[in-house]
Amino acid sequence: MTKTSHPAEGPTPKPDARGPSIESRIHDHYDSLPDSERKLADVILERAADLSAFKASELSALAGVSKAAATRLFQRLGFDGFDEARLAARARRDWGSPLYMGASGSGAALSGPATLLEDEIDLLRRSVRRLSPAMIDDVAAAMVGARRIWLMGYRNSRFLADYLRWQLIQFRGDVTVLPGTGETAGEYLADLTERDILVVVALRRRVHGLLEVMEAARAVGTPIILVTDPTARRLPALADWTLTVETQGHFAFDSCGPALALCRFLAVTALGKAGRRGRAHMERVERRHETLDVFN
Amino acid sequence: MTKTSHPAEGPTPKPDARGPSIESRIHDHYDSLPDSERKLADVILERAADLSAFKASELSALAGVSKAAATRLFQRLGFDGFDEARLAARARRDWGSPLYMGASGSGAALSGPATLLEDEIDLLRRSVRRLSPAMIDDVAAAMVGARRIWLMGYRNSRFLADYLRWQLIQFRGDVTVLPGTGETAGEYLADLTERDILVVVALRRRVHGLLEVMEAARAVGTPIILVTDPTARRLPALADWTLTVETQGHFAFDSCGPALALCRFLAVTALGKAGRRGRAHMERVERRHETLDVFN
DNA sequence: ATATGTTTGAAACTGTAGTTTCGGAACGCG
DNA sequence: CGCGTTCCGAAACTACAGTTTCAAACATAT
Repeated sequence: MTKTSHPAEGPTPKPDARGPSIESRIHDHYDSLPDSERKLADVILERAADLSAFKASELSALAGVSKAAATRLFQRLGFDGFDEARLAARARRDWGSPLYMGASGSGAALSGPATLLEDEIDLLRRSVRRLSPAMIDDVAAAMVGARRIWLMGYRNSRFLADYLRWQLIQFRGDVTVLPGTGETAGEYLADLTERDILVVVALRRRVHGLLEVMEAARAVGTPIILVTDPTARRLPALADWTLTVETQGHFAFDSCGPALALCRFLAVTALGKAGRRGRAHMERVERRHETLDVFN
Repeated sequence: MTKTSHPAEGPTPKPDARGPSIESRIHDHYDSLPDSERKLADVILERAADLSAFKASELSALAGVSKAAATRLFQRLGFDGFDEARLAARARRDWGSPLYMGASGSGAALSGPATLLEDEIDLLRRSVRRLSPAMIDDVAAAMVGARRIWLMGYRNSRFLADYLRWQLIQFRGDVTVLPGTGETAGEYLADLTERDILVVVALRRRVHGLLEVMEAARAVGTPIILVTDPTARRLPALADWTLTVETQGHFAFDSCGPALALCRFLAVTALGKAGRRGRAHMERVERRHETLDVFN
């Protein structure tokens, strides 16, 4: 056999590993970058997150600058040349395989997805299977049509209620999360009417008291939307619509990802239904923000 | 002088997209592959799942065969040449990164949740590509070791700070989100020390004032962890660690999903590092919950 | 044995990716 | 206005990636 001595086994073919990531290097130099190199940096940050899949000439073409600019940029960032940067990018991109599961006790690790990424994706997929577009449509319509929207959620679910409110107030008013800090839900109950709508977010580890509020709302005829997970038992009976998402993955903490995605989808759909009026509201907010110069 | 302003518009920059994936092509031909090409195929399947990050010569070196074999393989698989295969691999991986989201509202909402699902998954994938496991490890360790954890975030980012706090207090104390309602961050700055750690969540639509707080923290030597999106410009220079996630999908509202997943991942990793002490804390909390009978 | 057909890597070949050089353009400043 | 400085891209240059050629090595048949 010929096989002289093969190249396959370099002693340590993975040369580098450490050193700041490309992104942080860019950020470090960003202010002092000349125009053409900054254009390149923007392209890398925004469009070509995975440097290793590109050639330098592609990047410069995308940025509309010369190849020379690319060479200069990578040298300025502390690389020997483009190829070294490419290698570094590749070495760095692997939160893939070896992640052990959460520490909570033991098991879990047996059958589940190997990475947190897969776990999240899996939960999303399974959640979508539980949802029907038609129901989402109805719910969004109800939210657009309501005189006032009340949101409720404890613990974990509180963030989701806040998030949903944040999205909704982009294009309509009268959206309230209850209870505010230091208040109890009871204080609001008197305000509910049948032209309002109540959105209850109740993910795992539900708290006592939800039932009572929902019963009270039902008594005055306020439609109820319930966002919960498959472990809910008695709550759905009280709701007019129930949207169920998965939360339990194979890692230590539950995931709110699917619930968050659902909220986003509700908001997007509702925005569509809000039509001209909603967009007008949105533009008004936008304009005010600009004049106040709130952002950087 | 030729065109100074010509940039990104190639006539058809997106070459192809479809056609069987590289893997399935390999499997189709696998049995009929000659030795050297099979070695290459194995390398691709096992070690270089992401073809677009490699050069043909690297592959042949890894497989211990000649470059000629590589050329032959890719032609046999139905590609015009290696470069076409590389492009195909890349196109397949980020179908749809740079696309603009539908005009604020209507358009995109039509298609069912399946597309929003794809959007979320795509954002997750792209975000993961920006993160390095090593840095997450470091950050988690820093959070476990800190005397006290301060969290900060405005607007959208506020929910994330709250969520992260919620996860962290499962296994350790002294985790504070600032500013509380009605307070300004300034009131807390005096308490920062170099044994603390500051986590700043600053997704799109950042608010003025972050810079000042970060500068103040930096002045007293408090390490800073920054969670942000690719559009951040000046902030990363002030942070000790910067974790970047994608937020802009094809729909009207930004997605916090990837940021949330990152928070969960940080929490899971930190929990692992907290070891026995962290678990003890967790059990203590658990026991108290049981005795109080808070849940249903 | 000779004939026919594969498979293979070395080496020649070619194109193009990445670097370097260089002159010009743009800005700053006395 | 001159004189530096910095930034830029065209073009020359170099190196190497990917292709092609070719003859040796091996297989199988006749």
